Amino acid sequence: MMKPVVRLADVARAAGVSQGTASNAFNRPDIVRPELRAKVEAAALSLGYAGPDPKGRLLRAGKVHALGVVVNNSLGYFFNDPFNREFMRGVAAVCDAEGAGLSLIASHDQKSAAWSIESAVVDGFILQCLEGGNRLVELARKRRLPFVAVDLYPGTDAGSIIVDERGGAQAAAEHLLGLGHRRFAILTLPLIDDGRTGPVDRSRRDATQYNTTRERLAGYAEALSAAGIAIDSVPIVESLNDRRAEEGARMVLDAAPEATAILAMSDVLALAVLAEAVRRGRRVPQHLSVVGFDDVPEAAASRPALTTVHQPIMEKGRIAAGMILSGATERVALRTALAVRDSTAPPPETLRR
Amino acid sequence: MMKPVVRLADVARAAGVSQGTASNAFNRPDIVRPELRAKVEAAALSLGYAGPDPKGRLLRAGKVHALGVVVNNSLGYFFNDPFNREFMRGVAAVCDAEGAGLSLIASHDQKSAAWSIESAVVDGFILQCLEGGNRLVELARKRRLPFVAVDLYPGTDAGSIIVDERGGAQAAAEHLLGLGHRRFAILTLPLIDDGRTGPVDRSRRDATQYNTTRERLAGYAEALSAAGIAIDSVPIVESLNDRRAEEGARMVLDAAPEATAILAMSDVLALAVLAEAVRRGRRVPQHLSVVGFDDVPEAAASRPALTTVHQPIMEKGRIAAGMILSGATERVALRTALAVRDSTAPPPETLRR
DNA sequence: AGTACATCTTGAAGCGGTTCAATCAAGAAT
DNA sequence: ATTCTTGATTGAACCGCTTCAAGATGTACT
Repeated sequence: MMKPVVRLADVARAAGVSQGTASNAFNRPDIVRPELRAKVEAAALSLGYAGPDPKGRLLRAGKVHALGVVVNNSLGYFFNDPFNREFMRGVAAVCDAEGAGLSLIASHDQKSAAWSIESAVVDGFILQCLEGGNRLVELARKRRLPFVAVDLYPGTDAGSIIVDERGGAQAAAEHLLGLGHRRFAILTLPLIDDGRTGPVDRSRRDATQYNTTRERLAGYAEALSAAGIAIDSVPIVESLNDRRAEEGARMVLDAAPEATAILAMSDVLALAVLAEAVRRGRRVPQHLSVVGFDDVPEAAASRPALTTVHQPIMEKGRIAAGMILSGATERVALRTALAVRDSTAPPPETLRR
Repeated sequence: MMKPVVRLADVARAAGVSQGTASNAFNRPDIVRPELRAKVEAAALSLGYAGPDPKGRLLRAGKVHALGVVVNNSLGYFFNDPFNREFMRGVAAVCDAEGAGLSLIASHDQKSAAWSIESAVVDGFILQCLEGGNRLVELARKRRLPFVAVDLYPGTDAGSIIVDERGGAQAAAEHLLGLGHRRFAILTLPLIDDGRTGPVDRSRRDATQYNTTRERLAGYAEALSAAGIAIDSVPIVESLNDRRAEEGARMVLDAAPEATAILAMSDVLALAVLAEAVRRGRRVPQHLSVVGFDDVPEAAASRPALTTVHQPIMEKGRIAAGMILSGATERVALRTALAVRDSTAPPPETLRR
């Protein structure tokens, strides 16, 4: 027994109407005489017709009414990161509102990424988390669909959403300087996509291939050097931004035991430092100040509440999705702002200067 | 200047070959003479052809090679729930491995859900988090695509994955009874989809429309009544399972101040109870025992580590995705197992019996 | 009765590809 | 020199649906 897939044409025939009318019966029921419509519906029912197949509609309509989010981590990691979650909330909000679909396109290995991007049935892409020279941008561009890059400026033919990373980082460092800190350590996001972690030397620092990391580092460096502290004298430790942030926290506290302030390049890292500090019996902010970056929801909820650089994460998602669905490709720049909470305070008297 | 969309036919014409050959040049490069292939590629390049459009391919191929996950919360909430994240990791792992796409279908309001399900371009659906009589199952069924329901048995024409909820709940209660507890309170997931929270009376308890909730409650009740404790004598408090779990935790501790053990119907709820207990200065497990349900990653990481009912969340995702992609529609039942950790202990001497 | 106007319905042309049977050219075998 | 193979290319038929110009049917008005 074969599976006899029922098509619109079959229904039309069974109902004794033309295919055009049958189509209308489903899509614009109001313009077809009730009597005929009933016949069509009856035929559909008795044949077990599943309704117009989107595949056919799609081809005809041109528009898919769906967007793809390309994530370069595996999806598991992607959703463990609160930043991504928040971002996706923004994207999802727009999709919901517009009734648009949402496809996730994982790209952990380059080959599958290519295939996925080439064959995704979407109206456009949002590219998240990209290294500087990533081929994903090339692939997306080749597809000739609108795409927007987040935290990266891929050129004038695409949309992009960036925030003032440098200014935010600067503000974070200035805040700590203003409190009187002079002994810093930096816990940085990956500089290079080779999985290495730990202390960073100058050559590696200069080789950063991630836009976000580079800018934030530059912001820290500017503020510190304006206060007479050379970035080369500051211990910098590189860490992954998932569960393994714990390890990064341990390493940075080991590498700079005398630091009174930690500049963490993400809230995930900062929260890990907070946890590690507790483990070591160093009180925050009395013994140690910590400032994060991003202002994910968890930052305000932690104890102590995390001082961090706020950026409009969900807003970014909303804007990105909006751009794709509207077909626009502008370049949007957003501000960051320091959110001072309870994880920062002046350094202990004895350690000042 | 119109946008002259380049089609395969245009490329073929420009290259002076048939459309069939042009198609092969892209999809089966090996069977076309290198010389011709080069011509096609050159033509494509100069015309700015984006490569075969998946929309066309789709129609021809029949298979979409993508699956849809229908979530009934808004996506924002969906991904805030660690259970869903874990589940999606399983789904994503399979999609990655098979090179299949993954579409998210939000269904927060019934009308948009209908439209989304009817017009999603996928090979099948995974239905998550469904109330008993939900129309989503009907919609999915109507679409005549394979679908699998998670934590629900929708009938023999569809796949389903269920776990031994009742047995797990029973084990949780028995564990506490075995430790000597006699004064319980239950913090339950929603019983009815009306947003109400707080103390639950008997009639509401019997009206549960959620399969999972019903089963777990039944498991608790069985174990307790076997020990001579009537379920009607146990305070039951209903709570939402997102951020508002905090409120539920407060309510249950208020409603049953003398309870020595809390049966929480999810880890999210249990973790909220842990946090609230800290706030009230009640030590866990010395003063209060708490057992959760699900065993999300956070459960093992909390302090104290949460005693909970383990269920193979990621595995469920993997199986669900596998079933869709392979077109199977079996019924899979999985086991639960109690994971005893540090949030449970015998009740304080003074309060025993 | 004749004309004008609505209201439906029909038939056919795509939408952008893939595939398959048939054709063709060229070298191998007889 | 003729027949067989083999391998590459072509042409046309779909895939399932929407849309649109043109035709048909019926109603209202003069």
